[in-house]
Amino acid sequence: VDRALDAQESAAWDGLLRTHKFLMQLMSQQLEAHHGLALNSYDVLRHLALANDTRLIMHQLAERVMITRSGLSGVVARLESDGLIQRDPDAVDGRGLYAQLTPAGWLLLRGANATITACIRKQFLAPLDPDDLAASSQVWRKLGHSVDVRQ
Amino acid sequence: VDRALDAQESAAWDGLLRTHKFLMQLMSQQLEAHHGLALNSYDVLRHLALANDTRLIMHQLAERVMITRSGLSGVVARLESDGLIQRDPDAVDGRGLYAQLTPAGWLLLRGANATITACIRKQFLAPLDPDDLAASSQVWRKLGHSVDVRQ
DNA sequence: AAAGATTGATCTGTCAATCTTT
DNA sequence: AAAGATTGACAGATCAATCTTT
Repeated sequence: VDRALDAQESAAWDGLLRTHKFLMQLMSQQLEAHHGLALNSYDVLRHLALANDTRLIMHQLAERVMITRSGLSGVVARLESDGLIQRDPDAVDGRGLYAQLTPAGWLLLRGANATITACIRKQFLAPLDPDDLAASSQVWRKLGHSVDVRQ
Repeated sequence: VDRALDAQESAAWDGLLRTHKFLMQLMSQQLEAHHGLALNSYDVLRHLALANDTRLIMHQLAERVMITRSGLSGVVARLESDGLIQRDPDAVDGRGLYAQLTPAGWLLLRGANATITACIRKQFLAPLDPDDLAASSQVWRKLGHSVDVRQ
């Protein structure tokens, strides 16, 4: 079926696009201004901190951040030269490289988390009531793009 | 308040991020493969087609597509050299430039719309029931980032 | 050969500075 | 001076090709 979207459908879809773009731009600006950190770099630090071991093989990290492996190589190289991340070869499989936060990385992430959390609360969560949140979660669950957390 | 997000809050937020990224990547690939068109270029064509006059001053167009004016200059220049858009000076205010679709632009947009609509229906609308759609729309409305349609 | 990771080429966007018209 | 638009330098991402280890 390829007939045009009706008003309801269009609203549901367009809202996703606009809300996402607005919030990403705002967060980007705030992260850059307060911490000198790009949004995707923040996401890399965040996923490392959330990982079981607080470390991840590069391609696992790429999958969670949802950028390509080669893209991640560049991001991590910059973060490493900034002293926020270190890379160590996998002792078991010599092809793999573990990325993990340095102490400086943990420190910066703490501050960045505060900035981002405040932003999410103010711009996204505050206007919504618990029913809205539950409905949203249900929608995302039905769409089924949640990350696979197995390691 | 800057305490960490709870599970419900986190699910509502993270789902937005993941769903958006997944769908954007899919649409990007399909548009590129079937029509040789980048996603943001498609969005430019689409907003021109939707505009009252089927034409817009550059900065109005930039606002709707949600990219910077300078970014838009590049996109439109490429689209113009591809023969999909033409730019004409505003007869009233010589500073302004109207962008509008060429016949080739209309034709390409028709095909691209079919691709994108099919993608939205299959990946986004199909798994959701009318209540989900209504709830989503309500969420976006409360967040209030909808475009200002006044011309 | 296959898998992990990186590099180089290219594309697309932002930012700061500039040009033109009002 | 202010507003509209563009340009040039640069940041960040993808893709194809390459290098290393298994």
